[in-house]
Amino acid sequence: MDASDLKFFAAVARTGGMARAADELNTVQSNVTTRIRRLEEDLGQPLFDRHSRGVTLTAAGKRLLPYAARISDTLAEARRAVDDDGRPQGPLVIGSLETTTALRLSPRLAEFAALYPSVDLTLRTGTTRELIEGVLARRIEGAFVCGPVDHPELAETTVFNERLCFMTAPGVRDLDALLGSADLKAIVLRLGCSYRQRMEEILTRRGVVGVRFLEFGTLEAIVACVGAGLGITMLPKSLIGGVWPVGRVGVHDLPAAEAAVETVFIRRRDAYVSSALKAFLAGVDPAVRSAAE
Amino acid sequence: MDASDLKFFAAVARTGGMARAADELNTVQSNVTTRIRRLEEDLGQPLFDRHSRGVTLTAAGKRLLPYAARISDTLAEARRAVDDDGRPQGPLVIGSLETTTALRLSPRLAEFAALYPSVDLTLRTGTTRELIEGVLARRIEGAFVCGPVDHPELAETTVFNERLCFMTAPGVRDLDALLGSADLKAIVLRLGCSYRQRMEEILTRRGVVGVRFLEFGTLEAIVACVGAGLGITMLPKSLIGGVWPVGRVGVHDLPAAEAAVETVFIRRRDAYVSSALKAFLAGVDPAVRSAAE
DNA sequence: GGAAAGCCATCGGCAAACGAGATAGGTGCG
DNA sequence: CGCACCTATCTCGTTTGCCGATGGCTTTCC
Repeated sequence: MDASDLKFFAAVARTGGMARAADELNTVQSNVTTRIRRLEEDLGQPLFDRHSRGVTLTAAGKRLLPYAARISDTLAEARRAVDDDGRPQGPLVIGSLETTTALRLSPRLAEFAALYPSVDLTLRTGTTRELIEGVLARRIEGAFVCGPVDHPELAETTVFNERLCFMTAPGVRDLDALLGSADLKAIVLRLGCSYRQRMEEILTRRGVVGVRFLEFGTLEAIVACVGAGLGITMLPKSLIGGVWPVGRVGVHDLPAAEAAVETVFIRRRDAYVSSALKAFLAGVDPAVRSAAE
Repeated sequence: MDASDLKFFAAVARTGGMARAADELNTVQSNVTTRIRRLEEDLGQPLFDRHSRGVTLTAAGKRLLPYAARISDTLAEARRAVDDDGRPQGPLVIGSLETTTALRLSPRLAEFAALYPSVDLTLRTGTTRELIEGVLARRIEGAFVCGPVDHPELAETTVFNERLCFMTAPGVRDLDALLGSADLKAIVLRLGCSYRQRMEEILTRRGVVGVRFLEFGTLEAIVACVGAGLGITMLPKSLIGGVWPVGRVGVHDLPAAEAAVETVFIRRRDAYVSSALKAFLAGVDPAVRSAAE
């Protein structure tokens, strides 16, 4: 049993046929058949049931499949580890929440790019759920998400603590009156966003129900419309005064218990931490270095 | 880069020489040289420094080495997973503390062996520290140890809660007087045992210092000598009445906080849980099944 | 200083494995 | 029944891998 055998095996399992797998592997069908047969002989039992429309996994094949993926992942990771000579370089794919990007990351991105020109940084934004999935599937090396996550395959470190607040049009004094108005609109970044769920909970707790949610794709659009009085939103308070000037929107604090959100950095427990990632985390905040250990 | 290349690589790294590795791999030296050179070409950088006494790993080689072990482990595990058709069979190596064996396991061993005759069960006893190391090194599939362990690579489940007590010669009424005696001897199973540390703490807290520790290798020897008045020991209370008859030694309870010890079952988070292991855990205590999930 | 031992790199011969193409056999569909 | 689609098997070059022998290098021990 060798890694290349498992690559053949995985391709057959995925495509459901020897011929299709051969196509995908850029070889011919007879070749695939032979390798699979050899693998089956080696393991002492059939991995596929053959039938007229292709093949399907046997019970033994199903047990083997996850290992095929693991071996292939580990080999790729080994190659990256060897290539990584301690000087940050190569591709680095990081995930982040939109708000974290605006608040914590974007101010430092230029700096990082200038400092490590040989790193090809990709920053993916998405919801906490999407990012977790991406890290688990090894599509992204790590991500800043809304914590706590508490997943056995993920290592997580708290890196930022934010305080959420309601934002309204400037000059609004009586938040409760606004919340009580019949046609209150809440503007959120994405409907699946974790802040949106939090917002709904908080509103419900104050007896505000049936709020209409609008979904704007960018923070800029949200703050512009909130400032213009279209509706309210809930975002980290430190966006005001940092990224956005004071006075653009009205700020209404929440009780500490409701306001607190922690941003954690997650990565696969079993994955290699590249030098590029280490450097990135160190650059974001010197106190965050522990996330790379 | 293939799994067999990495096997060659690991052998060379371990033996420190191509010729020695060839010997170990049952092949010739020229072969090893070629494979290593090919691997280096594939990875684009040298993995070994050559010198007159053999070879040593370069920095890149050091980075690769852990992956070689991981690949080989994963392949072996895959084979086991494929062979494991759900009916418990094959080798099963379990670790356990001596006391846990006596108290919880030994009564069920015969039953398990009769129920699953095709499982080759090996039970290794040792200290918590030794067993943890064994699990991490994959020498044993899982182990019952003194918890909590709290290691990122290990999954742990509390399976038993024991209460420790002092044991003395039968008929001893005044434990404090005994503890105050000048030539008090404490008998422990092994000096590295976790109960021994606990015992020392408890004695210190009561102002008893400078106790001589004797190390007897078996529980039987300990209980015999304690019963004869040679010294005291500290063991799970439920040994009395279960494994040993009441009256063989004197029992002196401890306060609940000091007495409580939990026995946890640990296994590698990333390792395959064989059907044999599942069956074993289910047989030990139906409530323990969660440890296998 | 010179012989010997230990080590790695390289080369040529040979066998096994591999990849490609062709063919046969089986099944479902119109 | 013919066609489309699938897998199994066979043959034939080519490639790869393994082996044994040889040579160059360094260290060690007369």
